[in-house]
Amino acid sequence: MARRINLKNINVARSNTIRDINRQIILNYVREEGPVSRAYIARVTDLNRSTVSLIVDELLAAELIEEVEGESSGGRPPQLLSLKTTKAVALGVDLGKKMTIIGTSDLTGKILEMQEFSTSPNFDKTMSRIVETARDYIKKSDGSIEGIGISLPGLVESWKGKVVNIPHLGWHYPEIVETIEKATRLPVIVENDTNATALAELWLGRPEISNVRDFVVVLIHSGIGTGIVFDGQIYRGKDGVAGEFGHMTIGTNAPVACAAGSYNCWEAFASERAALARYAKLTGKKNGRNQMIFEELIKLAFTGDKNATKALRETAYYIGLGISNLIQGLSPEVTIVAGKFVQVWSLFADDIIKGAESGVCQGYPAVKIMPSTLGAYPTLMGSFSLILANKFTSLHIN
Amino acid sequence: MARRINLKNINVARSNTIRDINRQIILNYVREEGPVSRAYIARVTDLNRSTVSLIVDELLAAELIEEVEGESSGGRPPQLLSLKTTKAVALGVDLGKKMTIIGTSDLTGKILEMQEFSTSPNFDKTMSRIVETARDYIKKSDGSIEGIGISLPGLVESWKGKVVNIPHLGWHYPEIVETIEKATRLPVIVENDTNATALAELWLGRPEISNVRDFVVVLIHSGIGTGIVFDGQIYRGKDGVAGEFGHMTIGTNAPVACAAGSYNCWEAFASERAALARYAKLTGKKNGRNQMIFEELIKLAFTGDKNATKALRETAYYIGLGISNLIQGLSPEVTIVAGKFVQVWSLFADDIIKGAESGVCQGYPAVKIMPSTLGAYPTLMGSFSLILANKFTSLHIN
DNA sequence: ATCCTTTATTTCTTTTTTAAATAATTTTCG
DNA sequence: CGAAAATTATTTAAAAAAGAAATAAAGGAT
Repeated sequence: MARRINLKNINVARSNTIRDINRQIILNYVREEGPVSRAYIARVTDLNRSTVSLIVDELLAAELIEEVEGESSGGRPPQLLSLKTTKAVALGVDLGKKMTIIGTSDLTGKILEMQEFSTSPNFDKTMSRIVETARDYIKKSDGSIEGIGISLPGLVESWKGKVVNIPHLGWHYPEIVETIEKATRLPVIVENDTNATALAELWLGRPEISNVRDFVVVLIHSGIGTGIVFDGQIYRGKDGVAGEFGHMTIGTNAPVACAAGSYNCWEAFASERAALARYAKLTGKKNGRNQMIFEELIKLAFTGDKNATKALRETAYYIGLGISNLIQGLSPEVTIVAGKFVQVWSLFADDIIKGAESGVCQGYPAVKIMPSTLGAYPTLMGSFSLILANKFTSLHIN
Repeated sequence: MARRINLKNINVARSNTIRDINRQIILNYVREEGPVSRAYIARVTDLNRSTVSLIVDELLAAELIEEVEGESSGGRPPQLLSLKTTKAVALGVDLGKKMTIIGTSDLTGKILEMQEFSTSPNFDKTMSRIVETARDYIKKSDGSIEGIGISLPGLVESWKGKVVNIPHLGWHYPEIVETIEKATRLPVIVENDTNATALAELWLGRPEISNVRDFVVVLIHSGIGTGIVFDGQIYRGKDGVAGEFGHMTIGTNAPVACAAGSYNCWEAFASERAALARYAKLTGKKNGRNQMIFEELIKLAFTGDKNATKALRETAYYIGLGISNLIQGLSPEVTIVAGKFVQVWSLFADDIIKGAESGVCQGYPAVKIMPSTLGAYPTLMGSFSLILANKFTSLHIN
């Protein structure tokens, strides 16, 4: 219902506002339902056919969409319209704790090219590597890349373009945006990795998710991050701190300590580190546990290794238990699990559901949990969506 | 940032859309900053003075605003504009577990008239009493009342105009909206009491709250309800079930059972019933505890009664502890406490803060808790705001 | 071969903002 | 004390965009 408008942020409608709104709506119809004809758009929007034609001409001139031949259904054959997919428009950087991935995508979020390298804790080294790779792609793209999206595991004031800190790398107020903007002369948008993943699910996920307005993304990695989407928009809260549900208390005597040192937090029970710690305990390898990485645990589980299966099964249960708390408080239409854990979804989905249902008190809301629909690089997709979402929501052309 | 638009709900911009948007903006400037002159509005909105004059004429003709004489500041004296406050526009019903309050308000949410009677569990009896009183007010108002807002303690699908149930009265799918709409021939909007209170804080609260976009309302009564406002809008979640944080687990061995029978829920620790149970235990009156009502406990606390003070102090601590969970997960700009407990705010505010700070793990987000700014009838104000908010957000006139 | 359907464009009208000129009324300053 | 400057509001004519209707294009149905 009624949304209270913010008089400080809002702009009055000018004579071009009508056109801006309708252009945005038509572009989004092409994006979501394309390929479609002008006549179809006029029918569903109830805009005049002449208006649709004029706006389509603008979008064609701006090279956002392109024409394809269509089949006649008993009349003049339509010229179908779809998003222009031939050129790279977004450059994405997935700055991870261990690996950094850089790639380009077209307007639809399809990955065109990508490469990765290990992240160095040395800020200058990592920056120059990113800048170098970005420049290569920008040169190759021949001016079609319009911006750079960066997702990273840390606290971000994205509306200011400021990174506050990246605990794992020990970077406090690193000038990432400034450095890359200066070196590439392109606009840069940063976002927390979990929020970026949520944004990617919203804009680039399969229809059953991107048509949902309210959902929660739970990103399982060495910690746990939560991204909340309310009414088709990322929820950040004051100072961008919202979504620290990873630190909520769900029990005692967790297998590892969370980042803040507590043995009661959700992430101490249900992160990759928790699973690895459980496996180490089961096999008695107390000292060598740092040497194993999560990918190896996954492989072992697929070979039927009993200890690996048990460690992951227990972790899955706690993932679900934490999700039950989110479901009770926020009643999301769906909860999405992302991260490497998705690779073992077929083995442990039931355990996650079981954990979630055991935690829901009154029987409602219903539990609906799905794995991420984004494939192998959700966080990179997130960095693309930072740029792409802008194209589809900013009202004016250029 | 980017909000993904919902193609199913959105309407394209017509030639009258510009006018609709600008009319809404101007009306909201008058509401929030009035009395103001046409020239001032033109300056701050950057609309042309002639445009502002035309729109103001429309608003005057619709009797939404009125002119007042202004002081000259070195030129032609301005004709100041403010909301028309002479006539009743909204009829509000606060259907409570024990008492029902009906009243009328002007455009600013000021209570003009009101009366109350005890709520009967007999549906027909309560309905006919409400209808009778409403008809009186409607007749007296001479056609100026434009709608009826109803707030009630139960599960509501407000976007459908359906009440699902009111557990305390044992009403399942009561046809409240249908009955009252048919009897009065006015549009009726229902909402859950907590959400209505949140809406009232947003639209009718003091500026320090109504200018905040993200906040949480905690309504303490015989249970605990939570209302979430996100980006100036009530958040409902799937099926309107969001905000059942009252049932989150925060400990064991609560003094009473919650509505679902659990002794672990927040509302079992921090509701009015919890405070009364603590007092009963302290005074040893195990059997007679039902005879005391919360107002009496408040009175005793103000006379300095030790047991009453102790019972309320402990309850206050647990109110704060539960709020700490909300703060960590949602990072609201402010958390507002409403309900009768606000009457003892001066005595126990520190205990609430103490409870909240003890629960916040990492030191952020900062704890900011305030009592409701709505005075004695927050829920009734909520029912007014259901109608008023519509006037200020619906784009078209009549 | 003709008519009908579907798609797209062109032309002209209506709505609404905007710019510029005009009018009204009061303070300021010489 | 009176003219100039300042502030507020209205009137008139213009530019931008949607909408309605006519026109054009191209294929299928009979």
